[in-house]
Amino acid sequence: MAEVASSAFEPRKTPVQARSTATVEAIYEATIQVLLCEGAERLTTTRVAERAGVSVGTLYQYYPNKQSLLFAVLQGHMNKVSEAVEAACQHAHGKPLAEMVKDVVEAFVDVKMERTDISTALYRIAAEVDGPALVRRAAQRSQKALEDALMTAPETALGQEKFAIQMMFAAMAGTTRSVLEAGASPAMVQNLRRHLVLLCQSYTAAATQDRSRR
Amino acid sequence: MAEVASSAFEPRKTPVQARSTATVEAIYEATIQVLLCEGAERLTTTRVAERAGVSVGTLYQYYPNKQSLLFAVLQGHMNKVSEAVEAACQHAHGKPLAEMVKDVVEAFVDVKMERTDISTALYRIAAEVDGPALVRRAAQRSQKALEDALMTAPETALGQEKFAIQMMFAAMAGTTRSVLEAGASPAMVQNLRRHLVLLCQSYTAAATQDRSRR
Amino acid sequence: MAEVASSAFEPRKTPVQARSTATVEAIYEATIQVLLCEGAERLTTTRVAERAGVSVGTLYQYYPNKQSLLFAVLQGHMNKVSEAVEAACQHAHGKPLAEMVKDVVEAFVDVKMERTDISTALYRIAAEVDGPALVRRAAQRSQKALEDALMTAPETALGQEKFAIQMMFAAMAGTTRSVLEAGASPAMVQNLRRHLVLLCQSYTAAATQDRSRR
Amino acid sequence: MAEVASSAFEPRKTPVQARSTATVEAIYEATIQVLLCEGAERLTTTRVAERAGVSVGTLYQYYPNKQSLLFAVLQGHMNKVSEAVEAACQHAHGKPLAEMVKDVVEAFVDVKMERTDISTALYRIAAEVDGPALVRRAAQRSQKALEDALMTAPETALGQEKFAIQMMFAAMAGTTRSVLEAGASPAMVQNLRRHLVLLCQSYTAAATQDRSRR
DNA sequence: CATGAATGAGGTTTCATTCAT
DNA sequence: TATGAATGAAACCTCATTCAT
Repeated sequence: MAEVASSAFEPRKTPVQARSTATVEAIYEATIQVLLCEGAERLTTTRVAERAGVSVGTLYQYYPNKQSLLFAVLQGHMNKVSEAVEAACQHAHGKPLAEMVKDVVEAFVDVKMERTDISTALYRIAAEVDGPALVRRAAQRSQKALEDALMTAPETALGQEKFAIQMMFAAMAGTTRSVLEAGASPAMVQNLRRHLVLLCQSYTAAATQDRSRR
Repeated sequence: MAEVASSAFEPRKTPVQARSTATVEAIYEATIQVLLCEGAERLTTTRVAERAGVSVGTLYQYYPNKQSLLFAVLQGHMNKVSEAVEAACQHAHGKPLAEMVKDVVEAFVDVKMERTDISTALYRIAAEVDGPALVRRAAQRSQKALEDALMTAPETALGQEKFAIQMMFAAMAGTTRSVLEAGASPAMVQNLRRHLVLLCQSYTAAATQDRSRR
Repeated sequence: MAEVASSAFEPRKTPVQARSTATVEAIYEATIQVLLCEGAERLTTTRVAERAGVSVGTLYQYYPNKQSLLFAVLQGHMNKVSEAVEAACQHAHGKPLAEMVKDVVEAFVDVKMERTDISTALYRIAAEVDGPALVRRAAQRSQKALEDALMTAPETALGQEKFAIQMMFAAMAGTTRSVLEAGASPAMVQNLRRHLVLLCQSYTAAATQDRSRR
Repeated sequence: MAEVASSAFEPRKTPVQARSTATVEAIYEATIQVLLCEGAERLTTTRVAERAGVSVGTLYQYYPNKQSLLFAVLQGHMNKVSEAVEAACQHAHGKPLAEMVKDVVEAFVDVKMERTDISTALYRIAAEVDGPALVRRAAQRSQKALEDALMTAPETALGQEKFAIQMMFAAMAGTTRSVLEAGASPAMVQNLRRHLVLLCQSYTAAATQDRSRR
C-alpha cells in the first residue's frame, strides 16, 4: 500500500551516465544547502536548481516533482541512520543485552548528532512528504537488525517482544528529536547520550523481566 | 523573547459581543474540521472561513494571519494536555515514585489518545507554526508540575534531576507520536499505555539510583 | 459640471447639533493625524474612526464614503490658503504692483509652510480624490482676488491678462511643492520665500511690458 | 541611501533571450495603456499582464512587485525629459542667457506636451511610488546640465546660483503640471510655452542682477 | 443615533510545472 | 538533453461599506 502510494516519488530515471549521476548528486546536495540556508518554506525547486547550477528543467528530468526530491533527501538521511544502527547491531552480536543496547543507542545518537543542522532541518520537510511512512520503513529495518542481534544475546527473552523494541526506538527517536528541536547544545547532546543509554537499558531489562514473569 | 516573537500570533481582538464569541469559537472548530477532512495542505483560510460559515474577512478580524490561527489551535490542544498532566501530578502528591509515574504516564496517554485523529493531525501543522517552541513551553509546564510532585514522593532524589524529567517527557511524547503516526489501533494504544508506564518507571528508578551512586 | 461630479463627495448632513459638529470635527482632525502618523496608504476609514474615538458607522453617518472625507480635508486646507491669499489681496489694494505681488507671495508661502507636514501629506491624498479639480477651484478664487486687487494698482495693465495670473499662481504652487517634497528645511523655506517674490515680481513686470508692447 | 531604498524596485532579471526582451517591453507599454484607458486606481498587475498578453507570473519575473513596475514607467518618462533638456543645454552652449533659457524651456514644454495624456496619467502614479525622490533625481540631472551650459554664457553670474536654477525648474514643472491637470488645450499649451519662456527669462535676469548687487 | 461585527470582491504575489527552442 | 521563459491556479490578506442590535 505504502509502496503504491510512494511509487510516484521515486526518482524518474536510473542514472547510467556519469554526468547524470553528478547532476543528481548536485541537486541532492543543493536541496540540503537550500534547506539549511533559506529554510523549509523558501525551499523551491527553482532555488534548488539554481544552487545546484542547473536549470529547473534539468531538475525535473531527474525528479518528477518536488515531493520526490524531498523524499529522496529524507530517505538518504534515514538510510544513513539505519545503516549505522545495523552496523552497531552486527558488531554487538553475542554481547550481553545491556552492552548491546548501549552500542545501538550510542550509534544512533552519534549519527543523528553528526550534523545537527541537517537532522533538525529534515524534521521540517518530513511533514511535507509522507514522513511517517518513511520513518516506519526505516524503523522496521533497524528493529529487524536489533531483533536479530538480540537472538544472539545471552538473555534471549526479549527477542520476540517486538513491541518493546519498537518502543525503544520510538523513545530514542523522540528524545533525540526533542533535544534537537530544543537547540542541541553539546552539553545537552552529552546528557542525552548518557541518559538515553540508561533509559533503554533499564527499559529492556524491565521488559525482559516483565515478560518472563507473565 | 518568545513573547515578542509570538505577539504577532495573538488573537487580534477580544470579542466583546456575544455574537463574536460564537464566531471565534466556530472558526476554531472549523480549523480542526478542515484539518481532519481535507488535510493540512488543503487547510486554507478561505476554506476554514467557509466551513465556519463566515467570510474570510471575519476570520481575519480575530486572527491576524493564518499562523495565528494554527497557533491558537495547537496551543489549545497543548493546554488540554498540560492540564491533564498537572492534574495527575496534583493527585499523585505524596505517592511513591512508581505510582506517581504510572499516574502521570497514563494521564498523558489518555488525553493524547482521546481523539487520535486530532492529535495526529496536529503534528502536521506543528511544522508550520513554530511547533517546537510551543512544545517546549508546554513541556516546561508539565515538567514543573512533575518536579513539584516528586518533591513530595518518599524517594525525593529525582526531584532535582531536571534532565531526567525532560527525558521522560520526551520519551513519552516520542513514543506516543510514533504510535499515533503508525495508525494507533486500539491494541497498539493499550500496548503503549502499559509499556510506557514500564519504561518510565524503570528509567526513573534507574536514574534515581544512578544519581545517588555518583 | 464639476459641481455635479463632486456632489457625491459633499458631507452628508449639515451638522445642526453641537454634538454632531464636535464629531465631524474630531473625524476631520483624526484624518490628518492618521495621515501624518501612519501615512497615506495606511489611511483607512476604520483607523480614522478609531483615532477619532467613534465607530466606523458613525463616520459613515457624516461622510458618505472615504473620498468625501479626504475631499473635505483637502478642501479645508485649500480654503485656508485661499483665505490667506484673499486677505493679502484686500490688504494690498492700491499698492504698487511689485509690493502687491510681494505681499501675496509671502502670504501664500507663509500659510503653506505653517505646517509643512500637513501640506506635504496632502499632496499624497490629492491623487486619490480629484485633486486637480479642487486645485482649479481654489486657484480661481485666489486669481479673482488678485485680479481685483490689480485693478486698484497704479499700473493696471495686467488686470486683464488672466493667463499671466494663472501662470503666477501655478509657479507659486509648483515651486512650493517642489521645496516641500524635497524636505523643506527652514533655510530652504527662506530661500523660497525670497526667490519666489523675485520670480513673481520680475514676471509680472515683464508680462505687463510684454502686453503693452503688443 | 536612495540606492538602498530603490534597490527593491529594480527589475528582477535582465532578459537574455530575445523573447523576454519583447515581453518586458510589452509589459511596460501595457502599463501605460492600462493607465490611460482604465485609470490609476484600476491599474492592477493582473490587468497589466492581461493587456500585455502574458500571464501575471511572467510580469513578476521581470518586476518584483507592482511598485517596481510603476517605478520603471515613471523613470522611463523622466529619462526622456531629462535627455531632452540635456540636449537643449548642449545645443545652447555659448549662447546668451535669454536665448539659452528660451531653448531649455521650449525643449521642456515640448517633450512634456508631446503626449499630454501620458504626462497627465503619470502624475497619478507618482504618488504611489516615491515620486518626489524620482523627481529630485531627474531634476538634479537637468540642473547640472543647465549649470554647465550657463558657465558658457556671456553672463556667467548665474552659474553658481544653484537655488535659482532649482527654482526655475520647479516653476517649469509646476506651471506645466498646472496646465496639464487643467486639461491642456492646444491654445493653453501655446500660452504656456510663451509665458514660461518669459517667466524664466525675466526671473533669471532678475536673479543675476540681484546676485551681482549683493 | 451609535455601534462594531460581518461582508466579499478584489488585490498582490508565489511557485510547481511545462514545453518551445 | 538542457534550458529558462511562460504559465495560471491558488494562496493570503485588506478594507470600504452595510446593517442588525
